[in-house]
Amino acid sequence: IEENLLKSISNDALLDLTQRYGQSAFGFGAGHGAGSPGRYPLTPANDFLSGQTAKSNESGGEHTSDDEDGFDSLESRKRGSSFGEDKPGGPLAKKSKEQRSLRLSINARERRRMHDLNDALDGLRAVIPYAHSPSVRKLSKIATLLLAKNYILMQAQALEEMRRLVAYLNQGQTISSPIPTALAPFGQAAVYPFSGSALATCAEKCTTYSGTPSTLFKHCNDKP
DNA sequence: TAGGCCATCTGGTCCT
DNA sequence: AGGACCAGATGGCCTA
Repeated sequence: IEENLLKSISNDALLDLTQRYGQSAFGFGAGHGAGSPGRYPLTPANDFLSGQTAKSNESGGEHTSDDEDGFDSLESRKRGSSFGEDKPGGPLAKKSKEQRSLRLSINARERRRMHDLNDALDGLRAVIPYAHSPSVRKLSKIATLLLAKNYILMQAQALEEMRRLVAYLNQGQTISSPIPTALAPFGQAAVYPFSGSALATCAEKCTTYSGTPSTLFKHCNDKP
């Protein structure tokens, strides 16, 4: 797990989640661009999953019944619940045929709505970084939402730091002032390797930070 | 077996 | 009026 993200998770929640999802469950791996380890410190969202059960299970089978009528409800048939649409003595038994029909239509709509909601959650799971693997349990709904929130906060923070960095580089090489206070806590040497050298060119800095040409650094007009 | 998570049903409320 | 949304209730499945 990325150390930074680990630190952003409360100890209890982390213990719980790592037990359930494995050590790689929250690795912000390649492709997610959250920055290199150590560069981006803890997200402000230190409350990630704290105070929440954040348990995962999602072990239930897929309920795929989209049937218009409620009688084909897989769930209903499986459990034969007391609701028992259209069961003798059930809530619908003493209603008129029209009322029953209406109720079943409403039930079907509600089912569709919930399925849409679950599809959206699946879409969310697909884009947030955790170990996607058949051997790893799917994130629970609450864990999905909380992780997504934390991920967004981390991305926002990374973007903000990148903006500060670009602004800093834009100020030129003559700067002798201390590094921006917002970045100071992260360690001057690690974040600003050129801070002690006015000789470093902008291009040098850009190469160091970007590796490859990037639109983030296209401001640089220095010639090597 | 208890607890967590889930799908579904249901009635109420709000919106168009 | 009909549909969307919501929250409570209920019971099934799974895991520790």
